Amino acid sequence: MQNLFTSFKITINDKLYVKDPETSELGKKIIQNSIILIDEIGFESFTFKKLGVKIQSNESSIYRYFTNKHKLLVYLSSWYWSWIEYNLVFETNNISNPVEKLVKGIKIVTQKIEDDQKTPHIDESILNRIIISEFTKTLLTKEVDEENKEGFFSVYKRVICRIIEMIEEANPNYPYAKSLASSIVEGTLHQNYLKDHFKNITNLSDDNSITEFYLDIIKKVL
Amino acid sequence: MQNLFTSFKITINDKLYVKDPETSELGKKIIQNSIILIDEIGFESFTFKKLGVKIQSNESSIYRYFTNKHKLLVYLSSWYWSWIEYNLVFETNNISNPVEKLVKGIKIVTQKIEDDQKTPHIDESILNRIIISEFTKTLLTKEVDEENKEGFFSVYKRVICRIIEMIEEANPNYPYAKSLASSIVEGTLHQNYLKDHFKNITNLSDDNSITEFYLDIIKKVL
DNA sequence: ACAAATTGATAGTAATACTATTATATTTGC
DNA sequence: GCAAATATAATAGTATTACTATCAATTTGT
Repeated sequence: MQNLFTSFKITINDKLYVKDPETSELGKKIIQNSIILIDEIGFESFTFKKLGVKIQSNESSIYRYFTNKHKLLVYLSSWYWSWIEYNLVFETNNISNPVEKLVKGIKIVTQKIEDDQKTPHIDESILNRIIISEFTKTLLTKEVDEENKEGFFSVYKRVICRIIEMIEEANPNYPYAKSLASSIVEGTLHQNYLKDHFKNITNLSDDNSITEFYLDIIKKVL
Repeated sequence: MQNLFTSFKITINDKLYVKDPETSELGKKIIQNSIILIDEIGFESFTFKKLGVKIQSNESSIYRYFTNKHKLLVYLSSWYWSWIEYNLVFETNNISNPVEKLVKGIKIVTQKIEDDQKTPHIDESILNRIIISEFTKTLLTKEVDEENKEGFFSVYKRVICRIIEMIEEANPNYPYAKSLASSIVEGTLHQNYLKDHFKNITNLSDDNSITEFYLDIIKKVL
């Protein structure tokens, strides 16, 4: 599973789009501004018509890239998890000690996200905000099973599988490696949401404490 | 905070409805069948018009009980968490040993839900399914902060606060009681969803293993 | 029995989530 | 440099959703 990088290229399931947005200026504008607009008004209020106004383009042109806003969001999510996966692999690759490697891995998936200058049209810190508020909704639909079969969530699952491998290498006897890994990835999103909207049911406030919470669990549980 | 029971009465924030559905036959039919219909077709496809057809009543009559489907879902969620809270308090009330009490509490919020015969018009096992698939969506909106101020989520928060108290009594020195409690409650919903749709990123399959997963964490972390 | 409250039926509105068609740019291939 | 291909824009149209308003019919409380 160690065959990423050399060239940093994010690849996304081509069933998610009609025309690849990376191949044109309008496509990139759609991606860049959909992130901003979803962050501003929320996914429920977001429409292709409003996006068209924002990018001074036409609703019908956006439909040539994405069949609906759900697939756009799954596209953006895949992009996000692909970027996380890249960081995860890149930063843990040279670590031989399993525990050390796991600690680094947990840090990558739980730490605060800053904009990556290498990706000019995507602001990862805004994208992270919409992932926190909107990603779970892409899974919680009546169409999950079909979409899962089509590979819509494979990047997300791959990120979790890499954490699972790290847990298993750190402690092969722990019986809940899968659930622990998926709990950490999903739980990070949830705790981030709580710290902004439900402060009295989380202890986490500053940027590092989510990482510390999970490192403490890992240390004691494994 | 120990002022529940004697009479098992579920109370729900009156800002969630226009007319209290518990006060009429039509109201109870709305509650009973909305649970069934949301479970069948999912919250996104659910409309008051379709519910009207199902209960052989009129769309406009349903609007006299709830202003929109979001509030109906928040109402159903409050009902669910209120029922969980009742069980939590009832089952842990006579336990004096803090660790034992916490273990019982964790069992209540993580165990499989069966229909409670005491509530004739509500099937808790179906309600639990829609909570697993739909509850998180009630929180993840642009209106959270206002709705939170109005008390829409107070029962949910109260359940978590009771778990927090139990954790604190079991180990007053653990620094993440709040995050641990909210992680367990939300994580239970998430792991339940994974076991039905993403089997390879969870270890949990049978009915008790979610409880075991969390009891193992509690035992080692505290 | 009769007024009040509840429910049902119908109609109507604005917005959403598209599809289809045609026109107008823009790019590219030779 | 120009025709052909492709991409984008503009417009119109449809079915559905999420309501609101009105009025008639039915149920209920005293």
